[in-house]
Amino acid sequence: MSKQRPTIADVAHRAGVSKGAVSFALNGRPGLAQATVDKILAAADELGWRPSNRGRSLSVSKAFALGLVITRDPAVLSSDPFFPAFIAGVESVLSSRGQALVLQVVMAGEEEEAGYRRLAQDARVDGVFLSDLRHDDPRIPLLEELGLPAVTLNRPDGTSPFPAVILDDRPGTAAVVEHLVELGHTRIAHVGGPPAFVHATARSTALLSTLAAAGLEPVAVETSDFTAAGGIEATRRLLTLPQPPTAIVYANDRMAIAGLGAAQAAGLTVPDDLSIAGFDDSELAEYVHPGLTTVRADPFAFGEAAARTLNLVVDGATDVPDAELPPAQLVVRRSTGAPPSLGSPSPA
Amino acid sequence: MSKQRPTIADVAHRAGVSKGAVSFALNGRPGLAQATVDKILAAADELGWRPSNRGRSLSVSKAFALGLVITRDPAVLSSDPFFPAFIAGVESVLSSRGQALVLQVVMAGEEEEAGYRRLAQDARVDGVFLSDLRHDDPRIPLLEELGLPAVTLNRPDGTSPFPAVILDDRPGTAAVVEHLVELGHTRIAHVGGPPAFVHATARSTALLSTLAAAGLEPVAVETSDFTAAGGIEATRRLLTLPQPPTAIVYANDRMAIAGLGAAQAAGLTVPDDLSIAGFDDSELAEYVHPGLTTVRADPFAFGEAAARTLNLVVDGATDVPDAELPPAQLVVRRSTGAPPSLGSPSPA
DNA sequence: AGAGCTATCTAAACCGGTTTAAACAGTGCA
DNA sequence: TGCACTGTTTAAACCGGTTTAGATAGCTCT
Repeated sequence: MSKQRPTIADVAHRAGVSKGAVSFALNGRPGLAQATVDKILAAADELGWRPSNRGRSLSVSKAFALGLVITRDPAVLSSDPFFPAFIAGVESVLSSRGQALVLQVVMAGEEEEAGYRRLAQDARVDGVFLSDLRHDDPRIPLLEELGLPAVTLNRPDGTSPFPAVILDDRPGTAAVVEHLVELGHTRIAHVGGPPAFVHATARSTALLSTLAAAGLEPVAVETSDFTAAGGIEATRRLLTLPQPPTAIVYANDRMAIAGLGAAQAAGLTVPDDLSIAGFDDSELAEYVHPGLTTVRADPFAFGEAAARTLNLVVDGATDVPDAELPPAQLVVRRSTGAPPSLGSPSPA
Repeated sequence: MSKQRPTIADVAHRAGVSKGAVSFALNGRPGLAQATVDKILAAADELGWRPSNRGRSLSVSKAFALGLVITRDPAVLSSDPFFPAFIAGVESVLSSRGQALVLQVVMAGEEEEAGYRRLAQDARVDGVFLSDLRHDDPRIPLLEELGLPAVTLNRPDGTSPFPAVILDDRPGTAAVVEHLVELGHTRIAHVGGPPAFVHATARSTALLSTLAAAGLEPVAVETSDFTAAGGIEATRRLLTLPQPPTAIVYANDRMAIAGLGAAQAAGLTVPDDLSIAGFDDSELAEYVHPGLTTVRADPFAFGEAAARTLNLVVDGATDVPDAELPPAQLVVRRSTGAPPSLGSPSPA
């Protein structure tokens, strides 16, 4: 019989007070005698009562949940090493506040918009994380229209009513280029991500401007799609150039590791014949052979900061400031070294 | 003013009927004249009304959401290629039913139990997916006690009140071993996952019994933790054996790719000196050099089947049958080949 | 003693649905 | 004409909280 969850009425009855009093006690509202509060909390404790999320949700019109929509395009993002750690960081903030994370995986295109609409219409979440920003991202006006609070992961290029949580990729990218230049490379190529993404072009332009600052021009800039398959393709194109690069900087580790495989399959030795650098410091980066020089960010901290910032917005704070995280750092491993022309006579 | 969401009362008023009638019409309950139903649905349509999840949740005591708890131990599971695809499969079923997926990432140990308790106490979900089963998994009695419906991903070893969704790893594992034996290998080693996991031991025992059926014994069986770092460690131990193996079968791709790196770092050529096989067919498997021979499952279909099965339980069906998926398949790539003793004289 | 406070607490409305019991209208039948 | 019956619809209770307006009690002050 008493297998049912106790409700606020049970607690009220047991403590000999009204439902309202219990609610006041629970939420620390003033206007109750301390003795009464103690009595109520004791009763709640004895009954093991925890307020029902559903009741609360209905009466205060909040979901006590945040949403993350991951756009799973066959070509993009399918197994990004970023998300698990990011989500763990988000979770570490949510769990202490009794919030939940609602995850939605959708295809790109129309389905994506539908995904956000559903989240908003069903009032499933109080706010969303906007990841993988695109230029003139259509989701920003969409969320504005839907009235759904959000934070953007990094800064969008257009105007945005939402605070941004920023982890600057550019210093790390610049550091990679400087590292290669110091090693003596002058023929550097780049494999970037889809230019529709803000972070893809941010990395690419950081690379180009760092090269320019060193008085260099890239041998070639390939546009790829962040996947291993794309990395292979781009690498093959670069290696068959009349004047192939002595170093390739990839916009993420997956493309870099695939590129490493492609280079080795083509008979090259890394880093003697070709230096390779990635971005992300994914788990495998350290363990492939040779270890991949890359750029390390802290997606867990990113998740924490994003959750905290989004909660400020959700809680109704106005003018929430952007949150800035320490920028990503260069991690030098064995996949980068001096260019072949310095170590041994060039075969031309 | 009219910026607010319409409620069922608005629809009722517009259609000139009672709230109850609208509810009946919406849910296709009998007892309403067809003309009335049409009138109600038209009114709902004009107002763009969608029933509030919160109201429904409260009155029918359902969350319209399913939960997935991922145990994120530093050592295990951190960036498993399985989950993104699995979640996408789950989502494809949930979205059509208007359900949401609540994701929880917790550390192993006590926090894990707390995670499930929270999900149950907060009544955030109607059921959960139980992944990465362990032997005598404590979560099964826990969920039973909590009264939270579940499905297990693969079959637990103890008794379980929950249906299982099964994707048999063993045929694929056996196929790997047979493939190596056919190539002529007799000195085969294994790097398994933590024996606490049901799927880890399932793969290991399948390997051992297939070897035995071929009249062979493993050179060595290393127990590792599914991480790249662990794969490196185990590989180093195997390679420094007095009689090192000519082939290593890993329980997942991450360990295998790391092992590949370790072997190459040790100066070995794969597959000439050492054959390597993984499990999962993760994205990079195809693109590392040499391409990794591995076993491919279909986590998307797994997710679909799991979601469908869990929904049967949640909807109150009794005696839900287990769902069985096509077993994982061997994918042969370049990382496996004839053992060195056959191709060239052994250096002993 | 009565008015005016303040501190404490309660009753009741409300959030937006579902569901049950009862009301109502119309029909067939004795 | 009255009764039973079917088909249709509604009013009201209910889910479990929060919140507002108002009741009550105790106290001070004149």
